[in-house]
Amino acid sequence: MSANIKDVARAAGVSTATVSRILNNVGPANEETRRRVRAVAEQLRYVPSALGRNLSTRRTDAVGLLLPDLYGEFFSEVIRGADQTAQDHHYHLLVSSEHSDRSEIIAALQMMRGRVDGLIIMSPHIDVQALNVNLPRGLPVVLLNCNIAGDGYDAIDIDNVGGAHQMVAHLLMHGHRRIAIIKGLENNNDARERLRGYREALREAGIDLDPAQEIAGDFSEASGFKAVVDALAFAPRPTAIFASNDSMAVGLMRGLHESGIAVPQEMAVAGFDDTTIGHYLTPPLTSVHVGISELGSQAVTRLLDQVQHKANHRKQHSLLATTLVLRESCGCIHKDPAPLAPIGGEGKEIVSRLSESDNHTTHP
Amino acid sequence: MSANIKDVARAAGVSTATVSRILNNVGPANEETRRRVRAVAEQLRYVPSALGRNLSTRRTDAVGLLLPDLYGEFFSEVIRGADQTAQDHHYHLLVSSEHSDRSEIIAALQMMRGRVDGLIIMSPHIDVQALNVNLPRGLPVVLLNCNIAGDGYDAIDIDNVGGAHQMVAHLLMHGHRRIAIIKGLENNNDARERLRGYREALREAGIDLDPAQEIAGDFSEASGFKAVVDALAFAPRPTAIFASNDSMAVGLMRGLHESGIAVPQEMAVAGFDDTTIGHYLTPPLTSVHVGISELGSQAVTRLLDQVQHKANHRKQHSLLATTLVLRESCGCIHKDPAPLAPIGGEGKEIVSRLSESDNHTTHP
DNA sequence: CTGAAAGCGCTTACAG
DNA sequence: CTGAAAGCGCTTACAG
Repeated sequence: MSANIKDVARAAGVSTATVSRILNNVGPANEETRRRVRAVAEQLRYVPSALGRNLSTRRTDAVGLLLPDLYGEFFSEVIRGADQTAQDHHYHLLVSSEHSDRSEIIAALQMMRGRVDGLIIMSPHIDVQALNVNLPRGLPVVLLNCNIAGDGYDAIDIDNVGGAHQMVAHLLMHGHRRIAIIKGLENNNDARERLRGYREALREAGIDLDPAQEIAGDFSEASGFKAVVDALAFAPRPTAIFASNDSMAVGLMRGLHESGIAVPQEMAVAGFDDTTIGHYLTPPLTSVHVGISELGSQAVTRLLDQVQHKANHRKQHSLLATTLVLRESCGCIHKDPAPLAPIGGEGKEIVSRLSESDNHTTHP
Repeated sequence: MSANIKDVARAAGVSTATVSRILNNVGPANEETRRRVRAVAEQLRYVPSALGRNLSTRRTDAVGLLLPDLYGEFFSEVIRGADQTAQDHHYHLLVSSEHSDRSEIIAALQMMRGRVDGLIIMSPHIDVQALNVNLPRGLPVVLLNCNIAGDGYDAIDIDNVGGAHQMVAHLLMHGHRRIAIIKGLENNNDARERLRGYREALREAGIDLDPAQEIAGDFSEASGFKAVVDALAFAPRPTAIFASNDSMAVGLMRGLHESGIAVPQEMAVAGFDDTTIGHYLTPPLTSVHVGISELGSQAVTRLLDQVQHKANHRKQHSLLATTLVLRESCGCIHKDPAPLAPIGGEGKEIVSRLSESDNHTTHP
């Protein structure tokens, strides 16, 4: 097999301590010895093994990323942002996914022991109790979109309430008064928060909430399609529909199309998530953009701060700001500019897709 | 910090060897001792650290995945397939990406030393030479879409030639005789192979190749858009255009739309990759489907075969079969069925999107 | 400037 | 059935 540090030491006529010091550029060393050791290492193609080093230093230079799933662009963007930032700090990324139930998550948590210096956890199925019990003591952790209260952990969440609020406020500002929402499932936290943002915005505008305008959905394209029936059932009809995710907006638009209702002329439509397909729909979909890679990136940054400044790291909950991406489906602009080009503004809620925000608000 | 094996041994009044044997269910053990050790371990919340175990066993139970990039669904699907299969075999996945040049790849290769039991490499920038020199001797490796000849390594590639051939043959069968292609860049291997498949199919049908029908492109949406000019320049016009990836097909369809040319009535369009957007275009895009998660999954399977049967593992190059997904843009069917539902067949090239193929052809 | 030695947390022949 | 001991490949005080 490959050479180890002893082989190098022997061949260079020095101790392994010296080899280690020289190759790690730590401590003093005679210039001649340095040269010799380097030459020998090169010649034997010696590369230090993480096995020994990790055990010896009790560090792995790796961070773990626990995801509930690996389907779709949401998770791939999280991974991308996390990997990017991890690499910038010379850390590796251990990815783990598909933990559908509690016991699988617990198993995953334990597998991480000795493999990573810190852990980013994204899971709707975990509770503080389970974390406290199963997490190796002292392992730095950042919770992503976990909807966990309490301040024992660092946490970053998507500003669902703010995003939905922003979108509905935008529709209100453009004259809409009857705005329906297609909800997600009751037990889905994102869904509940988006509904809350919708209600808040209406209330602030002095508009009475109408239960008939809150249409059931489950974040699936099919449920968006079916929502059309409900949306058109009541008179007077809503003039705008806010689908609380893009998938439902896709189904909704298909349904409206089949019902012969023109978007945005007869019905304004907006989504949430700003997934790639929104851009390719006809008409292109107005949506709430979430900087998902930013979520992964911030998580790693926060995690490494814990790892590196363990003592005086200050734990906090923060929210990832969302931005509005206006396209044709809401009828508030006239033309969708070229892909990814800025959209002209006429108010502070009008933003470009390019301006990836890295702000986050600290929760009290 | 957390308890280690010594703490458990001490508390249970046995040696660490006994603790190890009992917790790993290896070797004999007195039932009473077993119970006691288990109880103590549970009580101390002892979870063995991979640090010690890895060094001791010289295994990491992890496989590395080296990717050139992390943007888009292609890579996320590779990761998903790989992670799924790795997990099925109780292995972990170490992901590494963004290695744009040779030296970064080499650094990445070395970082893997001692961290993984095997490596899946997907990189257009690597050559056999660099691999031979920088890979730890004896480390199992699988090359993915690397376009590397020679049989020193296990390799899996996408059947670009076959996929393009299939698609063009389909268009021919439906009466098209003037079929244009939008090519990718000359230095892109996928692009070259798809062009080859296109030419083969035409030649087999006895149709003379016409350089004017081979339009320049670079796999970008913009280049597909610009290709419209060339496609319409010559008389008689082609009746079908095969964009050698989906992005270009998207630009192409936008361009045709702006030129007032109806798809598929006046021009049949087909793509390659079967990315998600194809489904949402108007009309939906006919394309060549590549089972990308399957690529990741097969790579892990092959890799673990090497890891586990080092001695008599047989290295081979194989191709991942592609399938045709027919939608409205090629004009050969009349209606796009519900998402992901099977499409009725009228020949062996007509396939459903559900029938994810796991066949692969062994290269001689 | 350099080396001998201990240690990181485990596993595994080898004795008994 | 169980334990003492060596060892995996490194790093790091501690002497000198």
